[in-house]
Amino acid sequence: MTDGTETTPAHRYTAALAGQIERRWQDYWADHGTYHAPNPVGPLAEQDKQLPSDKLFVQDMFPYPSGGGLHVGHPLGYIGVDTFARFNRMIGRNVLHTLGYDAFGLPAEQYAVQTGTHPRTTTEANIANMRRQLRALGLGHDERRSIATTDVEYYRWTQWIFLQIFNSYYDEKQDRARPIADLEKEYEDGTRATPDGRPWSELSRVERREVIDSHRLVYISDAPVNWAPGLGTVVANEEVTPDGRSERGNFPVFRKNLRQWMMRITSYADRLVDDLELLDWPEQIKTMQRNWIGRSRGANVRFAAGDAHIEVFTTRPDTLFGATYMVLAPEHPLVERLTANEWPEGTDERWTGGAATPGEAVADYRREASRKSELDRQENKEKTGVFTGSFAVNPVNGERIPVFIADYVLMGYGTGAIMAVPGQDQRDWDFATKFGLGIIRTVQPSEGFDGEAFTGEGPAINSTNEDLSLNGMGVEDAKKAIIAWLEEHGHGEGTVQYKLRDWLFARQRYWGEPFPIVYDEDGLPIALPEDQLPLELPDVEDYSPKTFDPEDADSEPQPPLAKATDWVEVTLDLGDGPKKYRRDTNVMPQWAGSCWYQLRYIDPTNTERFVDPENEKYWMGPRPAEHGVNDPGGLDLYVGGVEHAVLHLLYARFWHKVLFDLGHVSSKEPYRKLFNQGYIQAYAYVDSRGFYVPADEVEETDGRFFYNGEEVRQEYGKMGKSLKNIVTPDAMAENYGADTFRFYEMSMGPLEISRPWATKDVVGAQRFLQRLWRLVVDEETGALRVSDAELTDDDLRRLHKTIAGVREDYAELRFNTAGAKLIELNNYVTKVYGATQATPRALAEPLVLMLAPLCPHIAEELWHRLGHPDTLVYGPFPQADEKYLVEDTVEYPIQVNGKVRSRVTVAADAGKDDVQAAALADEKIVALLAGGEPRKVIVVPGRLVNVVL
RNA sequence: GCCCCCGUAGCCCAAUUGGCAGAGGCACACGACUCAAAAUCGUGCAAGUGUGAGUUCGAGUCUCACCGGGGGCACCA
Repeated sequence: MTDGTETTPAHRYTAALAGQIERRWQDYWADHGTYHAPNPVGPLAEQDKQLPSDKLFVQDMFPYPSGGGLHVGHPLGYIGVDTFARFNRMIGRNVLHTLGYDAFGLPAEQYAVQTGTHPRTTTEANIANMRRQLRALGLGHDERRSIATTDVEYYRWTQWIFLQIFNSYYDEKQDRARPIADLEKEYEDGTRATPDGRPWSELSRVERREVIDSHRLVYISDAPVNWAPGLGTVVANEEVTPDGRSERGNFPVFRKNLRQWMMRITSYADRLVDDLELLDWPEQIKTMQRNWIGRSRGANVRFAAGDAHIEVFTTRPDTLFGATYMVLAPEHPLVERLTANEWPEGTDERWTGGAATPGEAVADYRREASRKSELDRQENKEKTGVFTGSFAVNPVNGERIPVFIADYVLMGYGTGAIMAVPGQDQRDWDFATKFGLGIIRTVQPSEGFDGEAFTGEGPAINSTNEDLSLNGMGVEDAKKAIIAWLEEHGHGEGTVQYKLRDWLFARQRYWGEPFPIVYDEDGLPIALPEDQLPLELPDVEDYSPKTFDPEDADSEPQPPLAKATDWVEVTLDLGDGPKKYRRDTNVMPQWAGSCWYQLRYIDPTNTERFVDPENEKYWMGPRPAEHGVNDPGGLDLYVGGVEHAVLHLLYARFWHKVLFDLGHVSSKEPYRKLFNQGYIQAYAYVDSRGFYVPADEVEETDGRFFYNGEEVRQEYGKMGKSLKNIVTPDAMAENYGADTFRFYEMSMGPLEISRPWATKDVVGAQRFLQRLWRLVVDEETGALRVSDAELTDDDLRRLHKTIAGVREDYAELRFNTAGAKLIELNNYVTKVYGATQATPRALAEPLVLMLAPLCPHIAEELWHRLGHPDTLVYGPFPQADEKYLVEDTVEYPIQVNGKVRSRVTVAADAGKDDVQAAALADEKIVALLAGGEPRKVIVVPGRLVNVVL
């Protein structure tokens, strides 16, 4: 460790010196507002400054300010974005980069509960600590724009947007959201019929409200939701893991009917899928969103069953002729009506479940199914079910087919009932073979197919009735033909199904945005007028929610706000005189604040609007000239982990689209380009008892690991307190300096790749910066050691090649290779000038400038010492001169049958023939040819020559 | 089970997108400095690209199969 002991030269770039330099420049930047980006209009506009039209809006995913502070994994993305932002600032762009805090939500509250203090106190202390840590990294944030979702002035606008959504409905014809007042007008003037056909004027006040409320984009529904007793709150579908537990806390989740706020995200399902095409996002995330929305096109088909009709959804209506039985989900509402009194004559024993009557069989099966958890149903894929004793009629051919109930059909998807086509569906095949049901192939399997159900493409077979034949048609044509036939005969229609469900938007917790809603004496929800926003959280005695035994499915949520009776019971004048109202006691989910924060970054101090339209247009509006005619707009680069693929990223797109529909923003999408950073992982070590030992005290010998002499086992994964392998940026700054840390972190590999942390490797970055420093500053005296010497031809070529490469690397987020090129140039300069009196200024300056995006403090310091009074944050970034990039001569490797055998050097502008002639004249090649003629000679200009014998 | 991504020196990573496998860093060895060590500086060492086939004049790069690692989906009709 270099710690400035007496043997170290006084002006060496040690950690201590780096620390002084870093603090000085951090102060300078803060004092000068160096990273303040001007807006076109409003409080953050700058009158005297020309606003560059060339802008860049970059953003990191909103961090949650945790009590534990940062470890070295957290700032990976921040440093990457900062480096990119700094490069763009240096080439003249107006760059908006800041970082706010997603400070509401369960973790903040749980932490506050643990420490026994008010969530706001804890949250604010955590934010202050995180700001300190981030400042020490030298991130170029416009701190005026840093917001926290818990700021009252911020959540005022979260509530305002909620009311915008509340006061909107989805117009299916125009395919966009519109103000609810437009809908009311349609009912009033009769353009739109009321649900029961009565004139609008005859409906009571409450009836009208109920009609209107049923159309709102956020509405109260009494439907099954995910109740987590251990958390004391309901959670959204997106927050439930595949094995039926809460993502937060890993508590069991139960389906329970409750009155809850829902957001009508399903109205946007098509646009959320289709507009993915417009986005420059990783394919992986797009796929995850597509899967989650789960759009499938198909048909609803009605089968007569006695005096009832069973409606099924199918994506394969073309296989209708192959339907040999039907299945209802056990919970399907028609099950009771369809359960026969006794088994029909000759019922197969396998179908009865051993029961004497269908009634018993059905009751037994339903009871068993209800007892199975989601996980059991998933794990046990053995098909089970019982016959209801009833038959349905296949509308295409009049065949009577038996109706079963089975738990492989889920009530939650489609209509909760299917037509079973074992010939083309493996699940149906499995069920049919177990229960001895018929199998009819309606698609000709491909040659040599020896599987069971055939789900591939092929011509239809066995599919004719009196006025329809699908035989010979491909799957797509057959689908179209059968849907037309079904629609013509009234048996069904083409339709689209989605897996996506409406977003459950309420939480029974304390630390979140209160709903700006009150209830009148009829229990109807009423929006607070805008001038009563913000509605602030009340102080309560006990802000922790009531939690229950995690397994207690029968418990009921008890929101903490309900206990604040003085706040809940309120008298307000909402236009018709003072009246008593009751406030909503739910709070919004954590995702609410992060649905729109990019918009507030743009205009953080605007008190009139959530964002000024002109500022939004400048920073986020579509720019077809740069991004193509279909550019949806949005910020220019959004960097974060992959874990928010279907939560934050879906919700934020949804809100943004609502705001777009209502004319509040000009961009269709919030995030034009998304980039998923990798993670920094770490080794952890476990001793023979299974306990973790401090990773930084483990020693490696011959590939084995020892702690206090005892052998320990190496594990690889996350950094975590309990794993005793945390490395903090604070420790890195103290031991090496923030610039060294930044450089090392960026040089570890491409930003999108996960890689293991290795503290011992950091010294490489430190040595590089020390060498560079030494080229400019005399380590003994601190004097500048640069000269005005002319650069040699070799110097110029190396320099300009580096400039060209580094520019490209920075622009493409390849910070690891940019760093390597800088080291390469630095090593060259060291070799040539390190031992001389001085380094040519014409080499030192561009080197310093090119380093600045990665290591801003040392670059500023050297730039300053080189005699420049102003910051280099605004450039200039060196420009490569083409004339130094072209070589006079080129050395061609000569391959013989693909193996390099010799080399020739020819003029760079030599023609193919000249190169070939030179290659064939080479003595080693002549020897290899031994007088014979080559079969072929391939000359790749500028690359190589290959002689084929 | 299905789909996607990744396997290059002991380790982290490059490779102009089909053209000489090596840019950079760590580790290691040797040398310089030092009474010595650390730090620093210099020099050097190292894999034929997970395995096997194929396409090609030429494959780390393209195709197929397999092995290993990571991720997503999973009775969604």
